[in-house]
Amino acid sequence: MAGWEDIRAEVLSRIRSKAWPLGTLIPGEEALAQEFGVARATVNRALSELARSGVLERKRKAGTRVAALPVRKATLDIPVIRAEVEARGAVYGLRLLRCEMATPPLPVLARLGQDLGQMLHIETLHLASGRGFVVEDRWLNPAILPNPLPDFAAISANEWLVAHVSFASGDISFAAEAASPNAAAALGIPQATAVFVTERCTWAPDAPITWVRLVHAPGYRLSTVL
Amino acid sequence: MAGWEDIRAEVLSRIRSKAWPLGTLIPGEEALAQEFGVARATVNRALSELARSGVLERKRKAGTRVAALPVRKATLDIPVIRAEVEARGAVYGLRLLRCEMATPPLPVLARLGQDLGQMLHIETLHLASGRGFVVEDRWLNPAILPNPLPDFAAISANEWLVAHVSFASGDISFAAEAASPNAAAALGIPQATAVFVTERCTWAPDAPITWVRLVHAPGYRLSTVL
DNA sequence: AACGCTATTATGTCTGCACATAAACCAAAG
DNA sequence: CTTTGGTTTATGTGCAGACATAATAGCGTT
Repeated sequence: MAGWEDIRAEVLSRIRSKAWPLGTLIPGEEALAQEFGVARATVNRALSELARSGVLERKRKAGTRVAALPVRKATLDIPVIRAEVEARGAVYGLRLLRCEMATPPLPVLARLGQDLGQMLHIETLHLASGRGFVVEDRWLNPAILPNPLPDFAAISANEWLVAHVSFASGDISFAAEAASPNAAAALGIPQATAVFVTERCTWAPDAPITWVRLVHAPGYRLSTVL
Repeated sequence: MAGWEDIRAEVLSRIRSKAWPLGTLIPGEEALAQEFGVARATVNRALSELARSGVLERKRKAGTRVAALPVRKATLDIPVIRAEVEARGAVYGLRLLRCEMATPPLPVLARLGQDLGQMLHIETLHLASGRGFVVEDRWLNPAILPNPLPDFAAISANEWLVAHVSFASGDISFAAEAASPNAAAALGIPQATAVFVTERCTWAPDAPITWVRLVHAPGYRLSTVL
């Protein structure tokens, strides 16, 4: 009867009811297993999930305690842009604005952490039912690209990468900015409109793969459940 | 020697090397367990993790297949504002701008999904080393509040809530907007500056708890690793 | 051909046991 | 008094076996 989800629920309710106040050290897995009449592994599963979601903090030997300052953890889905457009019931389209070898600007080099010389610079406008949806400004490490180059006018760099290149690590960040003249023109919006910007940087185990900056059309929202 | 992380790594590398192309049905847990010389539970752990991170799609009986359109999943930490300020090495401060019962505007009612009549309206300016960091505009369900009210000039509503109120579900969304006159004045920035806005809505099992809107000072970035 | 039942099968989870590992604690040595 | 090193202990992970569950596929009936 008692699955790990039941255990998780019970533990959560004890925390919320203040039976185990914030910062408390809670009983060990062995004790809880006995109390609930399940195996230790089951308790472990439940507590691990709660730790993953930020409600508990666990350390070997130290035991498990209720997080003093609960840090909510939200999971964001980062879909391929085409999927995002189609999920809104719009027709996807793309227009390749630029595709050439060039020397990356300093901020890009700084984020990549090393100078690879010339890189492939691609600018793509993604369309949702004919209207500008997002401008993708991307710098690619040429070493990872095949020869001949994929046809980035037919498949976006975004999508080609997720399908053909693995990455080991990366980071992503979001910010609000005033639209640059360049991006504003591409999206057909007034200059300096407030736009939502996503920046992403990914590395293969050894070398950088790509740096990309997505300027979303006004009204874009990134949302998720808690 | 072969832990579940090794299995995960091996499976990942097979996917990336195209030994198992996108959309492929991969061998069952039993088969993989035998191949790697580990227990099925170990394979299960590895595959479950990969499914959680969006690389695999699993269905009972149907088997496990490589996700056709990999959806990266990133986890965001949503800390209490004070922790966020202090993590930047700044001194936290807050100023209570407003705290009164009032009728919520229509957009708020729409998000809450029901009309509770008057709600507690709190506006707080959070400071980082004396400078405006974020403006919090919050509507609270009065039913969940104790009597007398907590001193929201000493502890922010944000922090009081995470410590005293449990919530069952919620959602959060991020957007870029032009700063409203109100928010711009509080933060001391020019009107219509592009600002990063967080909107959050949380519910107890039965009733809404709060709706909140955070207007961050320019330059704010939300970031995480992939 | 359409429908519904059943058998099959892959994943999901639990148990009970074991060993690994990290970290706190304590005691002895410098 | 400080440092070093072993001991203890809670969590992390592994294994083998079992049952639960869901969804497909095939069968038979209408």
